[in-house]
Parts: sequence; structure tokens; C-alpha cells
Amino acid sequence: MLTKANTLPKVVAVVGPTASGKSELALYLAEQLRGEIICTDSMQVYQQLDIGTAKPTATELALVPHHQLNLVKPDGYYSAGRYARDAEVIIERLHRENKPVILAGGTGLYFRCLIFGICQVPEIPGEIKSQIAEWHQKGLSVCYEKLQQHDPESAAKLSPNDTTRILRALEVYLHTGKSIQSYQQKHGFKNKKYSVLSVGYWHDRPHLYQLINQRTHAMLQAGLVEEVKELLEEYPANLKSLQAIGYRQVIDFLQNRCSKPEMIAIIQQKTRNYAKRQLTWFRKDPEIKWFAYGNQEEILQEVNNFLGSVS
RNA sequence: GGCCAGAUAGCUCAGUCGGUAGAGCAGAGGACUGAAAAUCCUCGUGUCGCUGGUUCGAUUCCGGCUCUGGCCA
Repeated sequence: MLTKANTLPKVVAVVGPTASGKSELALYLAEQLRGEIICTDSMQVYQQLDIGTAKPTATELALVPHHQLNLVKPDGYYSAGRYARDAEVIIERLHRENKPVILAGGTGLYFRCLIFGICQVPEIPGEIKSQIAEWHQKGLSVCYEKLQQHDPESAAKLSPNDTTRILRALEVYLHTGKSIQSYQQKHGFKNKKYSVLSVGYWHDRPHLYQLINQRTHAMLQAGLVEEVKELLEEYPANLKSLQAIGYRQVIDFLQNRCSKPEMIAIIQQKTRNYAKRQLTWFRKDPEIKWFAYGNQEEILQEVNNFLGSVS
């Protein structure tokens, strides 16, 4: 049988919530297959955010080449769109070199954009962004009302509280004169660029939360507070990248807004909240194959079957 | 020992001029197209500390008790 799907280039994806053992599994698969890893993580693209983003260690990097790490400085700009384009280039190259591609990471949007691409909206000029930021200062309702005026269909789809999407819809309209929905509907995440096998470790909720609590302690022992102190010597605390889980809370601690035990508890809390959102994202993907933790050989076999099957 | 303030959801608290109660957080589920570790949506029955009294009816008013803060001895 020859369908469109199996003529596509193949990629293997290791997905799942934070702290579930993705990196470890990806490393194992990459070593066994002599492949390379592409990280699917929105925070590991920042340089100097190492411990708190659970970036692979120097030892791990020496074992297997990793891509999509350390792309911008902590105050740099990165986005899902850039991710989709950058990752595509790397995958093409690896395929030319005949190297298996292993995606590994927990950012659902980046994963989706990598597999399907992203709708083609032109870059928004800085002037438009700062104009919108100015309106936003006066209140989100100002922005929402403008969106209702210009692009009522998009406004109707959004909650008046949804800051991220209201500002985005508004900038797209102001720059292009078209509704963001027209772009999104046209794109629609309809066309897969790759044939994907997704695997992940499934943990029951109490166990996953236990893993998260433990990893938080491990990060602190590894020097997370020191890492943040160094970052603050160079950068302001209000950077987007420093709002990431772990960083925000260490900053609160360093600036005396909470005690150390409170800091730890809040990091664990926010990480659990995040893991839950990730699960919402991944659980609805029926193509993901879930395994009990530690079943590396079984997963490897599954992956080999996938990669070995005739195109 | 005396006085004062508390005791209500897992936590922090609001409230009921007497008709058995609701916010935030936590938790659960969901959404997600260039900030996504972001942002947003939905979900609230709990001996209203215990015990008497008044009342048709008390978590609410009154008395006693227990506990927790604080102040005075």
C-alpha cells in the first residue's frame, strides 16, 4: 500500500510532560540508532538558562549531537515561527546525511509547528508592536475593543482576558489588514511534513508529581540559585525568558519576596500545573504510543520497526 | 488566672440584619497557529469548633466549654 503518509520523511518524537524521562529516553534512542536529537523546547533555546530548563549536560551533549539549543541570548527574541523554520532546515540536513532524527521536548506548540509548519503571517514591524503595547498600558479592554472594531470574528472567538491572543490578533490585523483567522483557517494544520512516530513515558499523576518535586530539589542542588544570580548581574529581572518556571521564583526569593521553602514549594507547584497542561496537550494526540517507564528496549524495537518499514 | 480577637472548602479568608454559604489559591477537566514554562475557559455540600438556651427555624443571637493568637497579671 502506498499512501501519501508513508512517502514522507520520518522522524521519531519523544514527548510527554516535564520530568517524565524524555531526555534520557531520547538519548538512549539516539545512541542506539546513531541519530541526532532536536530539542522541542521553548525555553532551552535561551543561552545561560541551563539548570532551570533541564538542558542536557555537557556529558550528554558529548554523546549525541543536539540541535535547537542556545539559539539566542536571554534577552533575545525567539518564536514558534522561527522554531518551525529552523528545525525544518536541520531535519532536511540530517535526512540528507541519512541520520535518524529524534525530537525531544515538551512544548506542544513547537512540536505541532515543526510537524505541520505554521501559517504565513509576515513579520510584524516594531512600530506596530510598540503602538499596541502603548494601548495595552491603558488596559487590555482598550485592545480588545479595537479588535472588536477591526476584526470582530477573531474577537468573538477570544476571551476578553486572553492577553496573548488579543494582542497577536490585533497586530496581525493592523499590519496586514486581514484577520488572523483567515491565515489560520487557510493553514489549518492540515498537511504533515513528516511521518512521525511519537513515544512517551506514562506515569500516574501522583508519581509524576513526586518526580517533579524531586527534580526541583535536584535543580537547586545543581546550583539554580547561582545560575539566576549570574543572570541578574547581566540582565534585568523582567525578561520574558526569566519568567520561566524556576527562574521567576528564584528571583522572588533573591529579592526577598519569599522564603526559600516557599520558593521551593512554588516552583514545584508551578511545575505540576505546567505538567498538567502538557498532558492535556499530548493526551488528545491518539498517535502517541505510551510506555511504562524503563521499557527502553521495547520502545527501541517499536522505533526500529517504524524506521525500517518500507517507504 | 483576667481581658480581647479568632475558630466557615485541602489552604487563606469573606458572608449570612436568624431561612443551612462564596471568593482567591490548590485540585480536576479543557483550549491552544510567531510571548506557549505564556495565555485563557469550565467545575465549589462544607458536621459554618463542641454543647446548651431563645426561636417555627441557629452557622448567624445569648450562655458554657475546647482550641489558637494577642495583651494584662
